[in-house]
Amino acid sequence: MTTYDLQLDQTTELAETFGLLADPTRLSIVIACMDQERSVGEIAERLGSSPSLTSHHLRLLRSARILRSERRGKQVFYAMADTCVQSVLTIMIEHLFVHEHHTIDET
Amino acid sequence: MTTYDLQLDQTTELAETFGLLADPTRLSIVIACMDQERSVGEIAERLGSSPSLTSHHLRLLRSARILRSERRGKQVFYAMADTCVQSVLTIMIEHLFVHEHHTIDET
DNA sequence: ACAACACTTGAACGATTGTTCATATGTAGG
DNA sequence: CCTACATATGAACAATCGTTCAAGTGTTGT
Repeated sequence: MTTYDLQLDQTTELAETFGLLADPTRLSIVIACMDQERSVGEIAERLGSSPSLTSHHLRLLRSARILRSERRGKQVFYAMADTCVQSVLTIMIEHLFVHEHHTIDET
Repeated sequence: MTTYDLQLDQTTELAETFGLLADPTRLSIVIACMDQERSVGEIAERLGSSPSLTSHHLRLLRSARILRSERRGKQVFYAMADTCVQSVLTIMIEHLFVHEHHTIDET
């Protein structure tokens, strides 16, 4: 109903946020941090990717304030920092599940 | 609260959707089609970009079923086809506006 | 059939991106 | 201080992406 007329820098900022969710590896990292905080090693192991790669992605997500980090001893824990991204992901994933179940029912 | 355990292809599919929203030009196109259907020329003019570039982006958005197209005479009209993307964008944009107003109030 | 308009398509190019490997930093225990 | 562990950083490379230009298809009116 409403026409949104965004400025270029606002659109670019939005696009950058989406860009950070646009890679499977990085998206998995964010999703893994949705429900609870997780250490870098824990995330890397869950995804089956190297600590180095995981750390690279975490740096991007942290500097965009999508995740926040907290060091506790030798480990660094990452958690969701952006409630907006959290709800967007929830919507998209729930939508995914609904569609999946429908296709099962329809067979 | 809930731990989402997505399969790789589901994560990839999600990431691809976000990838389509990750470019400023393409995102502007989607946003322009949020409230009403628009012709290719209308979109191109609004964005100040060439019909060619606009059409390239529209093809991607259409084949991902984010937008749908309908030819009427010489013109082709594009409109939102994905309610999920629609609500995600609404959330993000409203969030953007709230933050904008807060920073104005706080000065 | 031809011209004008609206849009699409393909090739080509520079720029950006995800990943790997090697190396560095930080922390805890002996 | 030295070693082991956990994470971070930098350089380098292939692959992907957005854009432009030129040429194509489809539609309307004459």
